[in-house]
Amino acid sequence: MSKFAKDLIAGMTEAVAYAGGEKAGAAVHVVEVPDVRAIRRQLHMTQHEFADAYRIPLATLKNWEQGRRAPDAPAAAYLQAISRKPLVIREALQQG
Amino acid sequence: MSKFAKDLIAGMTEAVAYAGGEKAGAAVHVVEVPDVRAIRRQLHMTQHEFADAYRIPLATLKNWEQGRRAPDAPAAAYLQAISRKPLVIREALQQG
DNA sequence: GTGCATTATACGCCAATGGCGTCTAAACGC
DNA sequence: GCGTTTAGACGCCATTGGCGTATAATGCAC
Repeated sequence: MSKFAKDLIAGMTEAVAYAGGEKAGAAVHVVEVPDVRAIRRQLHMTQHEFADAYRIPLATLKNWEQGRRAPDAPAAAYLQAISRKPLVIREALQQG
Repeated sequence: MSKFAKDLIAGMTEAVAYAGGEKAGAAVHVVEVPDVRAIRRQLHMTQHEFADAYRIPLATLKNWEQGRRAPDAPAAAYLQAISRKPLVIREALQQG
């Protein structure tokens, strides 16, 4: 079975338990996969510009946008931070 | 040969060329691997707290701090952003 | 001191990812 | 038309992340 399938089952199991009132240990953590392309286009940047600005390898960014690969948890968090505070993060990366 | 070994050799080769005065093309690009533990301790957080706050899997954080794995480029950028703007990024992740 | 929980190190295993390459195809200006 | 830029698609493979277990420290109560 694929990991994705296992995650789905785990998530559903938790959701069912939650709906059933078994709150104990039923932390439903849906890992939001951000829409990388939407974030990038909001900033009016090409893939190349975006990749350079936030130090994401261009090939990796392409894979994410094409759906061939999914950003892992910290990358997803990073992207969410970028979408919310693009300027602050660019500044943080640019200095030293 | 491991990638790490190759990187070491490449970096040393560049450093030697630089020290020898061959500046042309000898852009010494040491991919700054941030000191994850130092960043975390500056914020007075345990591995668990830090991992939860910034959505880094605990096992991954442990591997980084132990030197068994190195954060990839976007993860390194993310960590640098965290070290410079910890509060802003936590807020960006907490909403939605 | 003893016991216990928390925190952290260390390492094995394996699917999934990132990095790199090539090829194709739109979109744009010339 | 033609060339450049941008982006989609896919193969290959070393490296990573995720998960588990075992082992030390550390801290704190009793």
